[in-house]
Amino acid sequence: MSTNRVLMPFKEHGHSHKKCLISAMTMAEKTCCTRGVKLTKLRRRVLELVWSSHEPVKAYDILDKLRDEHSGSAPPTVYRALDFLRAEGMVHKIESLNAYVGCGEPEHSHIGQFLICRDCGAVAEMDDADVRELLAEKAGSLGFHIDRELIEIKGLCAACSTEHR
Amino acid sequence: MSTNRVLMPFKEHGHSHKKCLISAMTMAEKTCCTRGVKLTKLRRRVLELVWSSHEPVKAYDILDKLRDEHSGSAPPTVYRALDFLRAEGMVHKIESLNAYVGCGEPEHSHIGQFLICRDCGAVAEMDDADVRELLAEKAGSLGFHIDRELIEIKGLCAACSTEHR
DNA sequence: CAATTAATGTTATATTATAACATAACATAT
DNA sequence: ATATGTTATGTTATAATATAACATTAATTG
Repeated sequence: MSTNRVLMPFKEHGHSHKKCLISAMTMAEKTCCTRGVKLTKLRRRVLELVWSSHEPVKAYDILDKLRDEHSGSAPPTVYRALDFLRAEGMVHKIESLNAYVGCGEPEHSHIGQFLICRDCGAVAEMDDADVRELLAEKAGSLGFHIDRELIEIKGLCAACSTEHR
Repeated sequence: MSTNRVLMPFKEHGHSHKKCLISAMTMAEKTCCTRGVKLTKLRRRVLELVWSSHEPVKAYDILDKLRDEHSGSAPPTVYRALDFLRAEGMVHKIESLNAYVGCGEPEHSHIGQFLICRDCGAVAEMDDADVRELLAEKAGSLGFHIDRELIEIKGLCAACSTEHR
Protein backbone atom coordinates (compact mmCIF):
# COMPACT_ATOMS: atom_id res chain seq x y z
CA MET A 1 0.00 0.00 0.00
CA SER A 2 1.36 3.34 -1.00
CA THR A 3 1.13 6.30 1.30
CA ASN A 4 2.45 8.56 -1.39
CA ARG A 5 -0.16 11.26 -1.20
CA VAL A 6 0.52 13.92 -3.76
CA LEU A 7 -0.97 17.22 -2.69
CA MET A 8 0.09 19.03 -5.81
CA PRO A 9 1.54 16.99 -8.64
CA PHE A 10 3.70 18.28 -11.46
CA LYS A 11 1.59 19.41 -14.38
CA GLU A 12 2.43 18.74 -18.00
CA HIS A 13 4.34 21.67 -19.39
CA GLY A 14 2.10 24.34 -20.84
CA HIS A 15 -1.01 23.03 -19.11
CA SER A 16 -3.86 25.46 -18.90
CA HIS A 17 -3.21 27.01 -15.53
CA LYS A 18 -6.51 28.81 -15.18
CA LYS A 19 -8.14 25.79 -13.61
CA CYS A 20 -5.40 25.41 -10.99
CA LEU A 21 -5.78 29.03 -10.06
CA ILE A 22 -9.56 28.96 -9.85
CA SER A 23 -9.52 25.75 -7.87
CA ALA A 24 -6.92 27.11 -5.44
CA MET A 25 -8.80 30.35 -4.91
CA THR A 26 -12.11 28.58 -4.45
CA MET A 27 -10.58 26.21 -1.94
CA ALA A 28 -9.01 29.13 -0.09
CA GLU A 29 -12.29 31.04 0.12
CA LYS A 30 -14.04 27.96 1.39
CA THR A 31 -11.36 27.10 3.93
CA CYS A 32 -11.23 30.64 5.30
CA CYS A 33 -14.99 30.71 5.54
CA THR A 34 -15.05 27.42 7.45
CA ARG A 35 -12.39 28.64 9.83
CA GLY A 36 -13.92 32.05 10.32
CA VAL A 37 -10.81 33.87 9.18
CA LYS A 38 -10.81 36.63 6.63
CA LEU A 39 -9.43 36.30 3.17
CA THR A 40 -9.30 40.04 2.56
CA LYS A 41 -8.89 41.61 -0.84
CA LEU A 42 -5.18 42.04 -0.25
CA ARG A 43 -4.62 38.51 0.99
CA ARG A 44 -6.63 37.12 -1.89
CA ARG A 45 -4.56 39.10 -4.34
CA VAL A 46 -1.29 37.91 -2.81
CA LEU A 47 -2.53 34.34 -2.94
CA GLU A 48 -3.43 34.77 -6.60
CA LEU A 49 0.04 36.08 -7.30
CA VAL A 50 1.62 33.14 -5.49
CA TRP A 51 -0.56 30.85 -7.55
CA SER A 52 0.31 32.58 -10.81
CA SER A 53 2.41 29.52 -11.62
CA HIS A 54 3.72 26.31 -10.07
CA GLU A 55 7.07 27.94 -9.47
CA PRO A 56 8.00 29.46 -6.15
CA VAL A 57 7.44 33.20 -6.15
CA LYS A 58 9.67 35.76 -4.47
CA ALA A 59 8.22 38.18 -1.94
CA TYR A 60 9.63 41.19 -3.73
CA ASP A 61 8.21 40.05 -7.07
CA ILE A 62 4.82 39.97 -5.43
CA LEU A 63 5.54 43.40 -4.01
CA ASP A 64 6.38 44.77 -7.47
CA LYS A 65 3.05 43.57 -8.79
CA LEU A 66 1.17 44.96 -5.82
CA ARG A 67 2.85 48.31 -6.34
CA ASP A 68 1.60 48.42 -9.91
CA GLU A 69 -1.89 48.13 -8.52
CA HIS A 70 -1.55 50.21 -5.38
CA SER A 71 1.28 52.59 -4.67
CA GLY A 72 0.92 52.23 -0.90
CA SER A 73 2.38 48.74 -0.94
CA ALA A 74 5.55 48.06 1.01
CA PRO A 75 7.44 45.01 2.24
CA PRO A 76 5.21 44.56 5.31
CA THR A 77 2.20 44.48 3.02
CA VAL A 78 3.52 41.36 1.37
CA TYR A 79 5.07 39.69 4.36
CA ARG A 80 1.95 40.10 6.48
CA ALA A 81 -0.22 38.61 3.80
CA LEU A 82 2.25 35.77 3.33
CA ASP A 83 2.36 35.21 7.09
CA PHE A 84 -1.40 34.92 7.18
CA LEU A 85 -1.50 32.60 4.18
CA ARG A 86 1.27 30.44 5.61
CA ALA A 87 -0.42 30.26 9.00
CA GLU A 88 -3.57 29.06 7.27
CA GLY A 89 -1.57 26.53 5.26
CA MET A 90 -2.40 28.11 1.93
CA VAL A 91 1.16 28.96 1.12
CA HIS A 92 4.42 27.25 1.97
CA LYS A 93 7.82 28.80 2.08
CA ILE A 94 10.61 27.03 0.22
CA GLU A 95 13.46 27.83 2.57
CA SER A 96 16.21 26.92 0.17
CA LEU A 97 14.89 29.45 -2.34
CA ASN A 98 13.44 32.15 -0.10
CA ALA A 99 10.32 31.85 -2.17
CA TYR A 100 6.71 30.88 -1.72
CA VAL A 101 4.39 28.36 -3.34
CA GLY A 102 0.70 27.77 -3.13
CA CYS A 103 -0.50 24.71 -1.27
CA GLY A 104 -2.81 22.35 -3.10
CA GLU A 105 -4.57 21.19 0.02
CA PRO A 106 -4.85 23.94 2.63
CA GLU A 107 -7.94 22.47 4.24
CA HIS A 108 -6.02 19.87 6.18
CA SER A 109 -2.96 21.01 8.03
CA HIS A 110 0.22 19.19 7.08
CA ILE A 111 3.91 19.48 6.48
CA GLY A 112 4.77 18.81 2.90
CA GLN A 113 7.75 17.33 1.15
CA PHE A 114 8.71 19.41 -1.83
CA LEU A 115 10.13 18.30 -5.14
CA ILE A 116 11.72 21.15 -7.04
CA CYS A 117 12.65 20.77 -10.69
CA ARG A 118 16.01 22.33 -11.45
CA ASP A 119 14.99 22.78 -15.06
CA CYS A 120 11.50 24.22 -15.19
CA GLY A 121 11.49 25.45 -11.61
CA ALA A 122 8.14 23.86 -10.85
CA VAL A 123 7.41 22.47 -7.42
CA ALA A 124 5.36 19.43 -6.53
CA GLU A 125 4.22 18.69 -3.01
CA MET A 126 4.02 15.24 -1.46
CA ASP A 127 2.78 14.38 1.98
CA ASP A 128 4.07 10.91 2.53
CA ALA A 129 3.42 9.07 5.75
CA ASP A 130 6.14 6.46 5.12
CA VAL A 131 8.75 9.17 4.86
CA ARG A 132 7.51 10.83 8.02
CA GLU A 133 7.47 7.54 9.88
CA LEU A 134 10.92 6.54 8.75
CA LEU A 135 12.35 9.89 9.77
CA ALA A 136 10.59 9.69 13.11
CA GLU A 137 12.06 6.25 13.66
CA LYS A 138 15.57 7.23 12.66
CA ALA A 139 15.51 10.41 14.68
CA GLY A 140 13.90 8.54 17.54
CA SER A 141 16.75 6.06 17.65
CA LEU A 142 18.94 9.05 18.56
CA GLY A 143 16.51 10.11 21.26
CA PHE A 144 15.29 12.99 19.12
CA HIS A 145 11.63 13.96 19.09
CA ILE A 146 10.46 15.58 15.87
CA ASP A 147 8.27 18.66 15.87
CA ARG A 148 8.54 19.69 12.27
CA GLU A 149 10.44 18.52 9.27
CA LEU A 150 11.60 20.45 6.29
CA ILE A 151 12.16 18.42 3.14
CA GLU A 152 13.11 20.16 -0.09
CA ILE A 153 14.33 17.93 -2.87
CA LYS A 154 16.02 19.26 -5.97
CA GLY A 155 16.09 17.31 -9.19
CA LEU A 156 14.49 16.84 -12.57
CA CYS A 157 10.76 16.38 -13.07
CA ALA A 158 9.31 13.80 -15.45
CA ALA A 159 8.40 16.31 -18.14
CA CYS A 160 11.87 17.84 -18.14
CA SER A 161 13.51 14.40 -18.17
CA THR A 162 11.50 13.52 -21.26
CA GLU A 163 12.44 16.74 -23.02
CA HIS A 164 16.10 16.11 -22.32
CA ARG A 165 16.06 12.81 -24.16
CA MET B 1 20.56 -3.80 9.82
CA SER B 2 20.55 -0.13 10.54
CA THR B 3 21.81 2.35 8.02
CA ASN B 4 21.53 5.13 10.50
CA ARG B 5 24.98 6.56 10.16
CA VAL B 6 25.42 9.45 12.50
CA LEU B 7 28.06 11.82 11.22
CA MET B 8 27.84 14.13 14.16
CA PRO B 9 25.77 13.03 17.13
CA PHE B 10 24.33 15.25 19.82
CA LYS B 11 26.77 15.67 22.66
CA GLU B 12 25.80 15.62 26.29
CA HIS B 13 25.22 19.17 27.45
CA GLY B 14 28.34 20.82 28.72
CA HIS B 15 30.66 18.29 27.13
CA SER B 16 34.25 19.38 26.77
CA HIS B 17 34.19 20.81 23.30
CA LYS B 18 37.93 21.13 22.84
CA LYS B 19 38.22 17.63 21.49
CA CYS B 20 35.50 18.17 18.91
CA LEU B 21 37.25 21.27 17.72
CA ILE B 22 40.69 19.72 17.54
CA SER B 23 39.38 16.66 15.80
CA ALA B 24 37.47 18.73 13.26
CA MET B 25 40.44 20.94 12.51
CA THR B 26 42.79 18.00 12.21
CA MET B 27 40.40 16.25 9.86
CA ALA B 28 40.07 19.41 7.79
CA GLU B 29 43.83 19.84 7.47
CA LYS B 30 44.20 16.25 6.44
CA THR B 31 41.36 16.34 3.94
CA CYS B 32 42.60 19.54 2.32
CA CYS B 33 46.08 18.12 2.10
CA THR B 34 44.81 14.94 0.44
CA ARG B 35 42.78 16.94 -2.06
CA GLY B 36 45.51 19.44 -2.77
CA VAL B 37 43.40 22.41 -1.78
CA LYS B 38 44.54 25.09 0.57
CA LEU B 39 43.20 25.58 4.05
CA THR B 40 44.54 29.10 4.38
CA LYS B 41 44.84 30.93 7.67
CA LEU B 42 41.59 32.75 7.00
CA ARG B 43 39.67 29.65 6.01
CA ARG B 44 41.04 27.79 9.00
CA ARG B 45 39.95 30.59 11.30
CA VAL B 46 36.45 30.68 9.82
CA LEU B 47 36.18 26.92 10.20
CA GLU B 48 37.25 27.22 13.84
CA LEU B 49 34.58 29.84 14.41
CA VAL B 50 31.94 27.64 12.80
CA TRP B 51 33.10 24.82 15.05
CA SER B 52 33.03 26.98 18.16
CA SER B 53 29.93 25.05 19.17
CA HIS B 54 27.44 22.52 17.84
CA GLU B 55 24.99 25.27 17.10
CA PRO B 56 24.66 26.81 13.67
CA VAL B 57 26.63 30.03 13.40
CA LYS B 58 25.55 33.13 11.52
CA ALA B 59 27.80 34.61 8.84
CA TYR B 60 27.72 38.05 10.39
CA ASP B 61 28.62 36.67 13.82
CA ILE B 62 31.68 35.16 12.22
CA LEU B 63 32.35 38.49 10.56
CA ASP B 64 32.17 40.31 13.89
CA LYS B 65 34.79 37.98 15.34
CA LEU B 66 37.02 38.31 12.28
CA ARG B 67 36.77 42.08 12.55
CA ASP B 68 38.04 41.94 16.11
CA GLU B 69 41.09 40.20 14.77
CA HIS B 70 41.58 42.01 11.49
CA SER B 71 39.88 45.26 10.60
CA GLY B 72 40.02 44.54 6.88
CA SER B 73 37.31 41.90 7.13
CA ALA B 74 34.10 42.40 5.21
CA PRO B 75 31.12 40.25 4.18
CA PRO B 76 32.93 38.75 1.18
CA THR B 77 35.72 37.67 3.49
CA VAL B 78 33.30 35.44 5.36
CA TYR B 79 31.15 34.30 2.48
CA ARG B 80 34.14 33.31 0.37
CA ALA B 81 35.61 31.28 3.17
CA LEU B 82 32.23 29.67 3.82
CA ASP B 83 31.83 28.94 0.11
CA PHE B 84 35.18 27.20 0.07
CA LEU B 85 34.42 25.23 3.22
CA ARG B 86 31.00 24.24 1.94
CA ALA B 87 32.42 23.18 -1.43
CA GLU B 88 34.87 20.97 0.42
CA GLY B 89 32.09 19.57 2.59
CA MET B 90 33.55 20.93 5.80
CA VAL B 91 30.63 23.16 6.52
CA HIS B 92 26.94 22.80 5.77
CA LYS B 93 24.41 25.57 5.52
CA ILE B 94 21.20 25.15 7.47
CA GLU B 95 18.84 26.83 5.04
CA SER B 96 16.00 27.24 7.47
CA LEU B 97 18.24 29.22 9.81
CA ASN B 98 20.59 30.97 7.38
CA ALA B 99 23.38 29.62 9.49
CA TYR B 100 26.33 27.31 9.18
CA VAL B 101 27.51 24.19 11.00
CA GLY B 102 30.66 22.18 10.85
CA CYS B 103 30.52 18.77 9.24
CA GLY B 104 31.78 15.83 11.24
CA GLU B 105 32.89 13.85 8.22
CA PRO B 106 34.16 16.09 5.42
CA GLU B 107 36.40 13.42 3.95
CA HIS B 108 33.56 11.66 2.18
CA SER B 109 31.15 13.79 0.23
CA HIS B 110 27.55 13.43 1.30
CA ILE B 111 24.27 15.20 1.84
CA GLY B 112 23.29 15.10 5.46
CA GLN B 113 20.01 15.06 7.27
CA PHE B 114 20.00 17.56 10.08
CA LEU B 115 18.32 17.32 13.45
CA ILE B 116 18.01 20.71 15.11
CA CYS B 117 17.05 20.97 18.76
CA ARG B 118 14.60 23.79 19.36
CA ASP B 119 15.76 24.05 22.95
CA CYS B 120 19.55 23.99 23.03
CA GLY B 121 19.96 24.89 19.37
CA ALA B 122 22.42 22.06 18.76
CA VAL B 123 22.49 20.25 15.45
CA ALA B 124 23.18 16.58 14.81
CA GLU B 125 23.87 15.22 11.37
CA MET B 126 22.69 11.87 10.08
CA ASP B 127 23.42 10.34 6.72
CA ASP B 128 20.87 7.62 6.42
CA ALA B 129 20.69 5.44 3.33
CA ASP B 130 17.18 4.16 4.13
CA VAL B 131 15.85 7.68 4.15
CA ARG B 132 17.59 8.49 0.91
CA GLU B 133 16.30 5.32 -0.72
CA LEU B 134 12.75 5.83 0.43
CA LEU B 135 12.74 9.40 -0.85
CA ALA B 136 14.24 8.30 -4.15
CA GLU B 137 11.53 5.66 -4.46
CA LYS B 138 8.70 8.03 -3.60
CA ALA B 139 9.98 10.78 -5.84
CA GLY B 140 10.70 8.22 -8.54
CA SER B 141 7.10 7.05 -8.52
CA LEU B 142 6.25 10.59 -9.68
CA GLY B 143 8.87 10.42 -12.39
CA PHE B 144 11.14 12.73 -10.46
CA HIS B 145 14.88 12.19 -10.42
CA ILE B 146 16.64 13.45 -7.30
CA ASP B 147 19.86 15.42 -7.49
CA ARG B 148 20.06 16.73 -3.98
CA GLU B 149 17.89 16.62 -0.94
CA LEU B 150 17.62 19.06 1.87
CA ILE B 151 16.36 17.65 5.15
CA GLU B 152 16.21 19.84 8.24
CA ILE B 153 14.26 18.47 11.16
CA LYS B 154 13.28 20.57 14.14
CA GLY B 155 12.51 19.04 17.49
CA LEU B 156 13.86 18.22 20.90
CA CYS B 157 17.12 16.39 21.48
CA ALA B 158 17.49 13.61 24.04
CA ALA B 159 19.35 15.74 26.57
CA CYS B 160 16.77 18.51 26.41
CA SER B 161 13.91 16.01 26.66
CA THR B 162 15.45 14.63 29.84
CA GLU B 163 15.90 18.05 31.35
CA HIS B 164 12.27 18.88 30.68
CA ARG B 165 11.03 15.98 32.75
C1' DC C 1 -22.55 54.72 18.12
C1' DA C 2 -18.69 54.15 21.21
C1' DA C 3 -15.18 51.06 22.15
C1' DT C 4 -12.35 47.55 20.76
C1' DT C 5 -9.90 44.69 17.70
C1' DA C 6 -8.06 43.54 13.29
C1' DA C 7 -6.01 44.99 9.10
C1' DT C 8 -3.40 47.98 6.48
C1' DG C 9 -0.36 52.10 5.71
C1' DT C 10 4.08 54.16 6.41
C1' DT C 11 8.81 54.97 7.57
C1' DA C 12 12.80 53.17 8.94
C1' DT C 13 16.06 49.71 9.59
C1' DA C 14 17.89 44.98 10.32
C1' DT C 15 19.72 40.87 8.23
C1' DT C 16 21.69 38.09 4.66
C1' DA C 17 24.30 37.94 0.52
C1' DT C 18 26.68 39.22 -3.89
C1' DA C 19 28.91 42.25 -7.61
C1' DA C 20 32.80 44.39 -9.21
C1' DC C 21 37.14 45.74 -9.22
C1' DA C 22 41.92 46.32 -6.77
C1' DT C 23 45.78 44.35 -4.54
C1' DA C 24 48.60 40.82 -2.58
C1' DA C 25 50.42 36.18 -2.15
C1' DC C 26 51.77 32.16 -4.26
C1' DA C 27 53.18 28.96 -7.96
C1' DT C 28 55.61 27.92 -12.24
C1' DA C 29 58.31 28.38 -16.25
C1' DT C 30 62.01 30.58 -18.11
C1' DA D 1 65.72 35.55 -9.70
C1' DT D 2 62.15 37.33 -12.29
C1' DA D 3 58.31 37.61 -15.33
C1' DT D 4 53.76 35.51 -15.72
C1' DG D 5 49.62 33.56 -14.51
C1' DT D 6 46.61 32.07 -10.89
C1' DT D 7 44.52 32.03 -6.50
C1' DA D 8 43.28 34.43 -2.44
C1' DT D 9 42.17 38.44 -0.11
C1' DG D 10 41.00 43.47 0.38
C1' DT D 11 37.70 47.05 -0.48
C1' DT D 12 33.63 49.57 -1.73
C1' DA D 13 29.20 49.40 -2.96
C1' DT D 14 24.80 47.52 -3.36
C1' DA D 15 21.29 43.83 -3.89
C1' DA D 16 17.94 40.83 -1.81
C1' DT D 17 15.29 39.33 2.08
C1' DA D 18 12.82 40.48 6.21
C1' DT D 19 11.18 42.86 10.49
C1' DA D 20 10.30 46.77 13.98
C1' DA D 21 7.59 50.39 15.38
C1' DC D 22 4.13 53.35 15.19
C1' DA D 23 -0.04 55.65 12.58
C1' DT D 24 -4.31 55.15 10.36
C1' DT D 25 -8.35 52.90 8.63
C1' DA D 26 -11.84 49.31 8.56
C1' DA D 27 -14.56 45.87 10.76
C1' DT D 28 -16.71 43.90 14.81
C1' DT D 29 -19.01 43.96 18.98
C1' DG D 30 -21.03 45.55 23.19
